Amino acid sequence: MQEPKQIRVSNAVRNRLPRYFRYLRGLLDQNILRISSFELSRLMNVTASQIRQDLNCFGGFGQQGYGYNVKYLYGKIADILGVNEAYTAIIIGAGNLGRALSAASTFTNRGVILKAMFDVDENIVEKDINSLHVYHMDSLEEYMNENRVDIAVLAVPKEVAAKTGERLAACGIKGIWNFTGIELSLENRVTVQNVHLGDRLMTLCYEIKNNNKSNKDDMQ
Amino acid sequence: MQEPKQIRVSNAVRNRLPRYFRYLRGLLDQNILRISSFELSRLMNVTASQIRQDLNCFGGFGQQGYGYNVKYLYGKIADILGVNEAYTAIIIGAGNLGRALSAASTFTNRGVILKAMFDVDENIVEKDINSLHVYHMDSLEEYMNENRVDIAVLAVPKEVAAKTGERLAACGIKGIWNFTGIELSLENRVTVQNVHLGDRLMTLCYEIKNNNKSNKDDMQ
DNA sequence: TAGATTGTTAATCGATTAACAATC
DNA sequence: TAGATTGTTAATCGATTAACAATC
Repeated sequence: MQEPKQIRVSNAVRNRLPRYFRYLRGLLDQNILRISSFELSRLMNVTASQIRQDLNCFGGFGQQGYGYNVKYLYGKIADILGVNEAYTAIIIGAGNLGRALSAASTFTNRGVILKAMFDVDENIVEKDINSLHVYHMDSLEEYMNENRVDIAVLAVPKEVAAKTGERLAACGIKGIWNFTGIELSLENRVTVQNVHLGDRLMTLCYEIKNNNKSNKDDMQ
Repeated sequence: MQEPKQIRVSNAVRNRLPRYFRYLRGLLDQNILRISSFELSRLMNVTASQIRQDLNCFGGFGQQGYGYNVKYLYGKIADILGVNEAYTAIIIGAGNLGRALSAASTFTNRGVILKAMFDVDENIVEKDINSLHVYHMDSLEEYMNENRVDIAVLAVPKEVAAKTGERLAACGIKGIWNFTGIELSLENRVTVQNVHLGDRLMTLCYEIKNNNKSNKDDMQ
């Protein structure tokens, strides 16, 4: 079990890490404590070679003749993905999408601490949704000043996407998880992860049209 | 302007098509009727070479010395993506996520006709949400028998994901847009597009941790 | 015709897979 | 030790970029 070396990690590898994380947790849940790259490859429907190459971007986490210790590997990948950084998040926009994200175990299961929601609707401002307080958007800057907030989930209408992104950047947010469908231009200031749900629907339609009976993951 | 030839279209190309669609519609909205691969490449932040290669998978849609007619190209890409197929969809699970997807212009803007929602909650069954009727899950098979339904959006709790996927497959659904986070095994029967929202959050955390001030699209 | 820009081939780059020596 | 399986290098495959002849 050698230690870090971390050479250039490709986008492809980065995007596969969360999937490893998911599968390893699944194994832990089943009390499987040891797995070979071959067994994992069968499970995940990829090649064993790819698994070994991917993991070795970050260090030698396995042991020759044995395979991988699931708990150890899970811990390593969790670390790499920042699960232990205790990142904090707020949700901007308490509409259906914002609520869906707040309710799900989306954050908790990944070590991200959800702190608050923001909206402009007077009917919900200052109330609680899923035991999460809803603040008025006017108090965003004040809140950000007084609390450490790493991530903002942008679930607001298209029309205010750019403006809101700008405000968040000005407050020094580190990352924006952007569901607005608008491409923000905050480069070099903020890390942005765009989720274009509509694009995935179109890919699905394309596959149906071409009769591809496939099972495609987003990101792939 | 030559016509179809359609050689092997890579996954990468497929996944970029909806982005072209979005940008071309943007140009149309601005009444820009003509664009060169070079101009479009600047706009979309890709290479002109890639644009020409991508489009030429489906035919020669441009004209030497002129560039591309935006309206014509938009129409071609819409066709390729099945926008004119009048695909119909239902949403399974009328929780926050289901409602978010039903409310948004997600479907209408892409030529998909949203027909109904399904749920098990007696409080909303037989009511309307966003002028969409909510049926009880028990009547799924009956509804599918009497109506053409191409796509099902799976927005149900994890626990019933596999079972519901199975029922949909049995009814002959063509495509499933799967938000449950569970990987369905319906291969060779149904086209499945999995959306793992949590995975994208983790990628965002990874980027933050490594201080990559990047602007990443899902799918890329 | 001269200028512009495509369609397409060839060159490069990167990612995946195969193979195997190292080693537990 | 013999067997198993990793870590890692080399070979293959595919996707992106560059270049340019074709042509509007």
